[in-house]
Amino acid sequence: MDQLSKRRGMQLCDVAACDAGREKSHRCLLCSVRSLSICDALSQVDLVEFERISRHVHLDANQALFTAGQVADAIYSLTAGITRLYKLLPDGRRQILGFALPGDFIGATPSDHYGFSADAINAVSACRISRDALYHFAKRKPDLLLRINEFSSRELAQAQNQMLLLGRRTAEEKVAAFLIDWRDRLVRVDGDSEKISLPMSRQDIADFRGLTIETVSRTLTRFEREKMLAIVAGGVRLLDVSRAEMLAAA
Amino acid sequence: MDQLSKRRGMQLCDVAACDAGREKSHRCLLCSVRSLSICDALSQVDLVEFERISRHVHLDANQALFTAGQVADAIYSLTAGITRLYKLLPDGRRQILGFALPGDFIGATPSDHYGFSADAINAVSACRISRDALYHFAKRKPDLLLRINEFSSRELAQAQNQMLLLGRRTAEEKVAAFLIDWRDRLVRVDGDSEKISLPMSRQDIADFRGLTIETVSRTLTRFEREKMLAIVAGGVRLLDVSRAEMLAAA
DNA sequence: CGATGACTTGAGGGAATTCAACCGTCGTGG
DNA sequence: CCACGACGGTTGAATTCCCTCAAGTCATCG
Repeated sequence: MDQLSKRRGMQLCDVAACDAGREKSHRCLLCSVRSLSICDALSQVDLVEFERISRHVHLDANQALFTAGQVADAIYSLTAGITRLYKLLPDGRRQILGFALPGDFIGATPSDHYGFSADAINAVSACRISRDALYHFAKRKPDLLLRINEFSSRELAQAQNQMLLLGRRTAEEKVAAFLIDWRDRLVRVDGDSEKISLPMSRQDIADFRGLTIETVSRTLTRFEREKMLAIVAGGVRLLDVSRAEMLAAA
Repeated sequence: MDQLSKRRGMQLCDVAACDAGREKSHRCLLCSVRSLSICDALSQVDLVEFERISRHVHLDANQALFTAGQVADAIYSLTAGITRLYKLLPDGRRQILGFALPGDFIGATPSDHYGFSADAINAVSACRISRDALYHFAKRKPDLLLRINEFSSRELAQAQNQMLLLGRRTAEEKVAAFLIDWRDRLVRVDGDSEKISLPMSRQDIADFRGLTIETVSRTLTRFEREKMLAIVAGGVRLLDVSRAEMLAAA
């Protein structure tokens, strides 16, 4: 089980990646994250069509999926890896909006330009589909539209929690809530595990929580001194889960 | 013109409110905010149906439309007035997520409970429709679903800007950005005007921007001392628009 | 006219930032 | 093989921006 989750940690749920070469395959039919993605709303027939109009893309760590301000020509459904979504101010200040996991659907925008940037934290795979193609594909498929709605409202609810956190919570609460939220999300792809793996940098965590890297570091070491957690290679191990959850819920 | 906008300020674009009494009327057909609302995606026939399954409701200032945690049985399309959307922490800290205007569509949630509270800042009118009814009504209407998607992604984009602001901007920028954003939104219902009317309290502004009431007050008076604006009854008058826009964009 | 509520102003304090130094790991090239 | 720099992370000291606490103003209203 430990071995399994470790392998998954490297190559998050990506059957599809195996047939990146043979494009004529049943990429979508075999997709291991379909049940998590918008494609769960598609019939077998529609899946074949979807496979035709989408393309499987792969990115190495730190490559950009798209950048804020670019013409938003495509939308992505992630199949593997972790993606960082963020906005920048002209002077370089950065706010990370969230981390996207396999199954997530990103790139929808009300305008015709992306409102934020997205880049790979580790090796990432995704299905890329042009906005026009998706529009024509979806416009007579209420089930798919409902599924997309469901994803939007989930994302919006997450954004609302993030606003509450950024506007009204202390550094301690921000870091604790990050760990708990991240653990809960990882369960979906990583399986439940004692250790919370943190593939993103401290700077990423800081920019996600509206803090500085120093504050994140200090807060984590304080948590460690207080025996709430242990800092281990590539992540943390929660020792006092209920205390962490208390702080996160506060 | 001043008189007109003043009247509008009290009773924002609400033809429908006039026939609150006679429910058998053409409330939806005559609705003055239809072009701004999700109902713009409906045909004449569908509008009649929509009128049948929705109910026109009215709230006085400070009455609640719904409260976080309640069972989310209905969804609202606003027709008049201004609504405050917010979340609370157990200890009373409040974060205002946004202010909803006529045309806005609120109450969608991924779970079956509301994730935030909504209450009226001034006299508010809205069309209330049960989630079930809306679901059955919409599930075979791709045009409506696309319209709802459009609204969701617009709201999400707004939320993302708000995250950037809450996480990474200074008090001065937060207040300036609030004034500029609010002015831009008011144009839709209030028409363009020199004065930016601020129907919400200072506390509301503070809780929206992640600040304290004192900081908002101090920042506004500093802006006034610096001749960027004049504080007038019920709002502010921008004197140096470009400076305000600079700060807001920063 | 006293009371209440919304807002402003001032003084002082504190949480998080800024600035700076330091540590350990890793990859590279002399 | 190890010196080297680069990089990510941690730690300390000083600063600052915003918050807290407190008092004061002004308009509204019973």
